[in-house]
Amino acid sequence: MKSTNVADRVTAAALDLFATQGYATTSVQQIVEAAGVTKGAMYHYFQSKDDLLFAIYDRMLALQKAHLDQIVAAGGPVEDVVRAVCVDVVETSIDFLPEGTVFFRSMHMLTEPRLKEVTQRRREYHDEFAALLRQGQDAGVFRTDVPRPLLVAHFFSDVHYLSHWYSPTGPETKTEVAQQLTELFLRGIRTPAS
Amino acid sequence: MKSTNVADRVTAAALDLFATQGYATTSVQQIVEAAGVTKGAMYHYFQSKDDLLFAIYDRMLALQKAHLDQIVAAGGPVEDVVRAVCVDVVETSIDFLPEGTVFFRSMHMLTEPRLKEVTQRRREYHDEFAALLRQGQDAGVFRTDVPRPLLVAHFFSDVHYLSHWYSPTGPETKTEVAQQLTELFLRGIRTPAS
DNA sequence: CGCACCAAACCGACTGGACGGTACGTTGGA
DNA sequence: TCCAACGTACCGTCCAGTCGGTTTGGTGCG
Repeated sequence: MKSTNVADRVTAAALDLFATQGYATTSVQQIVEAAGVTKGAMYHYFQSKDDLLFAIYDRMLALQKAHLDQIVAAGGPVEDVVRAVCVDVVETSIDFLPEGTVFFRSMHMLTEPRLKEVTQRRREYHDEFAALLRQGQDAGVFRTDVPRPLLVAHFFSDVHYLSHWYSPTGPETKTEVAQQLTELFLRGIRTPAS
Repeated sequence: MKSTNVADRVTAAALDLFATQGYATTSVQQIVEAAGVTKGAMYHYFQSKDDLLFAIYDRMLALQKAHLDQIVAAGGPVEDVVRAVCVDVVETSIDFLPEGTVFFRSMHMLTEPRLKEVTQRRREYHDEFAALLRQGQDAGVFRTDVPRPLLVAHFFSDVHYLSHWYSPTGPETKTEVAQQLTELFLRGIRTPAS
């Protein structure tokens, strides 16, 4: 249907502009012009500018959660699962680099109830990852002399930072970066070799 | 002198508000009210709202550069130097957590010439760090099978991410976090034990 | 098939308020 | 008397959101 097309084009334009200019410095007028629609059409599908921002977060969070759940459900040796999760998160983050830029840069622009929701869903995601690390610790493959939240932060920092340095046109491919970052992380958190 | 006091109070208030609310959503009126001065007084010391933001960056960059140069100048075995640099960067970043928040969140709000300057000075800083890693690689203590820019990004990601999770009132002390993150990083980048 | 009807989709000029910056006046110390 | 250090009232601009109106596409009816 064509009606959805309008909403999609607006969302895409908003993502692009938010990523390059920032949320606050992007006017609704700019978005609708870039999307080739009118303000009236946009406000027919979205209640506010904030809606556009939240849509980006919602999509990103849902996607990450789905990926994580799927990999965890597949099972296997804990280190393999963690490795698969890390590689996937990095690759997905590279696939959605603009979303990542907006995600971390403009989170504080969300209105209160939505900010709470995003924070909550992100915490759940981190907790699920932390549970994996815990399994690894229980199995004796991951070190226990460093607080687990710090290990979690140590990994997600890499994911977070991707949008600050990675370029698809750069020398490294998505897969290479994912595997290299994952390996750096795993090497850091494994129990010292006996 | 009292005149400097006004500028200082404005800077402090701006930093606080920028860190908690973001640059774009903080009005000059809010800043001067929080600082207990008037708009006229503020515009006597600063040319624009942008000046306030840049002052934060300038201070931060100068401080980091000074620390780095000092540690490098002290010399020593390359791994010890890198370790000292990493620990110091993390500790300093924790000391200046609000600055860090503003730094990464609002960099894109700087006007063009200043954004260029900040980017430039940051690049110099990264290059100096990369040179240290290179020394370590030449000395055979750091791995060479991963692109150096990725190693640099891997470290600075942790620094960057601090303002997203670290709380001074949390369980971990500044020094602990600095040493633990540094060790995770070093363990990742060292040449595999023979 | 054609016509009447309606709801959803869409248009775009307009509003009301906020905000960065300025113009100009005032003060107080040297 | 002069100048730096302020204070205050105001201006021009911009922008999110609105609202009355128009178009369009589908549906039931004669």
